[in-house]
Amino acid sequence: MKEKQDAPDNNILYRHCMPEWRATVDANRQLLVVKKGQPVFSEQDVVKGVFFIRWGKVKIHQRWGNEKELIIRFAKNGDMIGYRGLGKGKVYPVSATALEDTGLMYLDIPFFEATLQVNPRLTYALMDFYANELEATEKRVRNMAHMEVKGRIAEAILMLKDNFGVNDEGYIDIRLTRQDMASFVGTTYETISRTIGELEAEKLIRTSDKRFALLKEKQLAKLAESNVK
Amino acid sequence: MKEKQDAPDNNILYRHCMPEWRATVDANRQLLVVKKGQPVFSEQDVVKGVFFIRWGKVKIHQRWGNEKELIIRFAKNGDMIGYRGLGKGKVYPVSATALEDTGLMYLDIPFFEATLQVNPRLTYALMDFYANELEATEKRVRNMAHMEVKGRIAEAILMLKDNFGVNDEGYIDIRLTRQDMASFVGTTYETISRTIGELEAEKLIRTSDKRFALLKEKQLAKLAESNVK
DNA sequence: TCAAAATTATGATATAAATCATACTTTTGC
DNA sequence: GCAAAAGTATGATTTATATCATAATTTTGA
Repeated sequence: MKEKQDAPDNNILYRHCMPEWRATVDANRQLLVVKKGQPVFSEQDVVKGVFFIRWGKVKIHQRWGNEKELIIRFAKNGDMIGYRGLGKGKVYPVSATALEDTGLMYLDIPFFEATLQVNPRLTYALMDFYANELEATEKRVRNMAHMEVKGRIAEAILMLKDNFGVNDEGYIDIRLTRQDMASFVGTTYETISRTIGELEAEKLIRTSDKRFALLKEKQLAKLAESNVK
Repeated sequence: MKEKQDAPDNNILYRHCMPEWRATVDANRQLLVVKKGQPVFSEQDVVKGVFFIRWGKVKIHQRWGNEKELIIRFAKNGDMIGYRGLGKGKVYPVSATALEDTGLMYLDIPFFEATLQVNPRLTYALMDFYANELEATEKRVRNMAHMEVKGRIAEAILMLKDNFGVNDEGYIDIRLTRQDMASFVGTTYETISRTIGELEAEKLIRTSDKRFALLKEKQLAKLAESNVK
């Protein structure tokens, strides 16, 4: 039921899979569940396979020294994680941690790369995916360089909405601590706390239970556009 | 002669091209020269083709408002610029400007995508290229978030060295104004001026004629690693 | 279920870097 | 070759945000 809603097998691999190959994938995949707060993989782990999220949510992040962390991106059902091109790097440069209980499917690298070999359409789709991710990440660099924290927070909230959608009460469908928000925006949790407070006082957003709801999306978007250093 | 040194046709396309297709590429390509300071293409231009640099150097950059600029990356002979996945976006999200007189070859999008269709190995190589670029750009986001300006400058200089190499006198083979350096690092030209001055006073680098030379590469690398906000 | 741990809000203070300002130097284009 | 434009160095001032500190609230797990 849950799985039905989440369309657990609607990922880039199955979407570009020839029907006759699908059974082979099914025979080679492993399913697993990772509990909230537990790692899917960690920085410096040897890369042995690739994961597709079936349900749940994961953060992809990187530590710096002991305290500083940066969240690279969030991933949800349908997303692929842990693949970064040919075997070049043998260890993950990032960690993946479940934000809630998460179901995944796993394919080992040899099988996945064999699949790429026999399926140019999949390779093409992956190329397009990475090209688009690259563009989004370049935009993030630009935002980091030229936007103030408040604008970056506004942008982050809008991005979360696009990415995760909203539930019946209007709340964006992901729960995030202030610290996770800070690690995503590139600031401290104190600054997040204060600035979220401001945005609430200005009636642009509402928050509850670690969730955000947009009250004035247009104004928030305007803030994100005009908030230049 | 110049062209010989620069290996103008050593790009990802030719490297993954079947011999029998190469002549077709040659027949479809256009060669052009862009003068220093002139645009190869500009933000919002309609995307009609893709460029490969044969010799010279180009910056890929993005304006913000009127004054702020961010340099996304630098490109040199062999690099492909202007392609960002399938036709999705019909306009360039970035500009490309020649940093010195630059020779390019141009292929129109229909021909280039036809080439991708008949050549899965090229698609595969492109996918790998974007995946690696993505990883490098994610590192830049992290640096922006967690490193101070001085460390980011150190990192930028080391990156330039890897990318462009050094000449006989030990200078990195690219000339950059303080403003371009600032736009790349994500700071102001005044801060670049001051900080470069510091690095010189500390005898970590030398500069001349808009070029940098490394004096103590290890110390500079250590600075880049430890310089956390 | 309750104590410990994690998270959040909010104030006070410190600081890196932006901004403003000026003089000097180098490059460009006619 | 020279005047105008672009680029550079350096000082003074301001400001956004990090850091430090404390108390209140929520979550977790034994």
